[in-house]
Amino acid sequence: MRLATWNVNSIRSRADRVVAWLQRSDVDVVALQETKCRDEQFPEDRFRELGYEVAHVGHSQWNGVALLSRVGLSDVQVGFPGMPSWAAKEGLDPAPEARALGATCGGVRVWSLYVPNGRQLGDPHYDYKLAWLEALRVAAGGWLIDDAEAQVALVGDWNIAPQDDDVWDMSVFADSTHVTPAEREAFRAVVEAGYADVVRPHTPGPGVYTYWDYTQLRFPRREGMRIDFVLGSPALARRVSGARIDREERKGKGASDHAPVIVELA
DNA sequence: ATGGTTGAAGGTCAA
Repeated sequence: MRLATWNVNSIRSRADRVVAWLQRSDVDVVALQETKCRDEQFPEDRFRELGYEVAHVGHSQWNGVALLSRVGLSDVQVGFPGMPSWAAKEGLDPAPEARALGATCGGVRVWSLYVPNGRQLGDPHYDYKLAWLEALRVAAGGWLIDDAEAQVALVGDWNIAPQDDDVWDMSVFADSTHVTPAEREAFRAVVEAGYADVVRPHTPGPGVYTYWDYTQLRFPRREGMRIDFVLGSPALARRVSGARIDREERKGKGASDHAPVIVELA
């Protein structure tokens, strides 16, 4: 089984490219992030035509996560238990954001995750990011306490560069999010809860990234960040026979700023 | 020039 994750940065502007990518990549399951549309706007027919079942959650032009699967798609769950909401204003009902979608695909519990960006240090969104990650650790850790042999994949855009090697130049990130000790600790806590980065052993660095900013000629200059991850439970990690980052897909006109990440399961 | 690009409910915000 071939499993992928990809922050597409708008599914409507990228649909042709995603279709073409699916046709040449032969993936069974793909988790998408930043679909940037409401459910009724999601071009699901494009993917059903290719044999994929589709689940999506999106409330607005922001966020939005989806799962496409041609090996079954059942028990769809919007958000994980305890997922924090973004409270736009104190006293108002907090708005649940479209950042997590779970489903069972080919026997694997797959979660498409779009971790909050955090914006700037000191911004309320930074605290929200840390709280969101801690809640994810509690929920996902609990799944393995319930069943140590569960096959779980936590995949998506984590908006964290866990190691210095995961950005092209640490000096550029002084006073920036994505690399702070607190964010790295939050990521490490998920790993310690039993979820391993199953891609890195197959794509060693340095200089290996999944995201390149559109500005500053970051991609041709090879100035990127490794922020998209497939974290696997022990039972899932044992099945991983290979992984790659599809850097080719970042090339050319109309590319997302993120590359797809693909894992091969035996 | 404190910039650069992209996408969306765009005439601004988020990434």
